[in-house]
Amino acid sequence: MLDSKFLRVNVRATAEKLIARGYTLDVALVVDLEAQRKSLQVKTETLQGSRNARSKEIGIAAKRGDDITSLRAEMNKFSVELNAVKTKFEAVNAQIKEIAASVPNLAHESVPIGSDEDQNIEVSKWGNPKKFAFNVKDHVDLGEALDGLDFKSAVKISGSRFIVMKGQIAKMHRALAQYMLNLHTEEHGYTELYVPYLVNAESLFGTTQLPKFGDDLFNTNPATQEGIGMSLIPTAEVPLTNMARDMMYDEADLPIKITAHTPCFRSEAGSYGRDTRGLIRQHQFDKVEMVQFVHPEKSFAALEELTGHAEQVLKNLELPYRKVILCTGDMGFAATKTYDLEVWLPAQNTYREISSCSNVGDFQARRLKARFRPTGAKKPELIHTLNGSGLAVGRTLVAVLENYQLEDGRIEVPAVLVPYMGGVTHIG
RNA sequence: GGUGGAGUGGCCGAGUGGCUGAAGGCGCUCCCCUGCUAAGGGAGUAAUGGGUUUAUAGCCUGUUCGAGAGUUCGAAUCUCUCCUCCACCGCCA
Repeated sequence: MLDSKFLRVNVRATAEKLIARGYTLDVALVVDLEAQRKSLQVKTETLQGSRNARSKEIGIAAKRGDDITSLRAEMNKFSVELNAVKTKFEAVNAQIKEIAASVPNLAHESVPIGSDEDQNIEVSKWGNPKKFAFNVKDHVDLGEALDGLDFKSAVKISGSRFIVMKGQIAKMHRALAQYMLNLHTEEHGYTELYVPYLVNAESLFGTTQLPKFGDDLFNTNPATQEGIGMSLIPTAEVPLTNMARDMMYDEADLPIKITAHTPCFRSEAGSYGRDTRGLIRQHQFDKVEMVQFVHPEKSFAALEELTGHAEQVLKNLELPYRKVILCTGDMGFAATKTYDLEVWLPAQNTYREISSCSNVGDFQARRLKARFRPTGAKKPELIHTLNGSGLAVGRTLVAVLENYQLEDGRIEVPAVLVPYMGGVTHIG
């Protein structure tokens, strides 16, 4: 959520910037609502003020023992007038809030302008895609041949976009998550958290999945008039970032760096036909997520650091990747700046997203009321939040299978994973 | 699931219809004193919205005592619903 005052004062300028984000702000509507809001608010508050003052007088009169029946009758009529104005004011205000909650964050000046992923800019490349002396197989063929990926059983048990893993492949999947978590906690300074996989609507609003992206979620209960039931997390960003909700940190507490390994659940509504083969796009997948709460002046430096932490996983696994800065049109709703890491997939002969690292600025913090008190200072300030995948575990498994495949169909185990695989160096 | 108790400012904790945005304490900030330190004395210290404004300065004003609804001229205080926590009972990985 953008600062409402900022939005109001800079409607036109903001609307222009939002075009780059693919969002059309109805300036005329906002200006009109704003004018209504102002006059209704002043009127309401003036009436409330005089009600308060006169109620006080009644109290004094009553204490004196005066007869207050006529005063009360008069105030009764007054309340009717006040409530009428107040109701109008609240209606206008609700409309404004609804618009404000649907406006995406503004992009940082360093973010390239563009409409879609074709205008993302490659920042760097690491590693060289291996040359294979044989025809490479994709992870589906490899996994099925090794009896490690069982799509048929998953369809039977749940449906499409689910997976059953078996044996050494299931173990490697587990090993990858363990390795990532250990790397971030032991080398990168993150504290490991175990968090709920079901979250309430407040949390989803705080991290901006609600109100706009409810369709992407799996809900435990159908919508009711009282609100919606709990939802399965689409990413650990939700529980992790909501740790900061309603918090008042000391400046010395920052930065706070937390990480968690969780499954993620996404309905993938609207992605019919895309990535239907294999593990790339699943309703349920594991991810190790990194989240940082930082001083507002340090968030862009923190983004570089956090992205580096995700990159380190790929480097240690010796998986070639490239780093891309997302253009304004391809960024997520809440981000000010996002780097995607894309891993090389030989079977697809291309790079595919495996991590997304964003500086959210104060956009979530404003909704979360996540603040800190600058040392020696008076006013609390909003913290900045960042999040990034480090990494998507399922896609990492895909990358390992495809990049480490041998001509005979076996899979070499990346060196750093061997200890996590009980010393096993090859699968198959 | 049952019964009982409780949710107040950065923290602890008073407060059962008006003079309470909220005593007291802790913490924090500034000043004084003590030749460092420890201890002591004084003052200040909630958040947030709006109006005015070059201003997150000042001034005016609204709101907020778990959340929401209600009663009332007036609610931290009364009523209802919900949430959370604590205790005991029941059940259970």
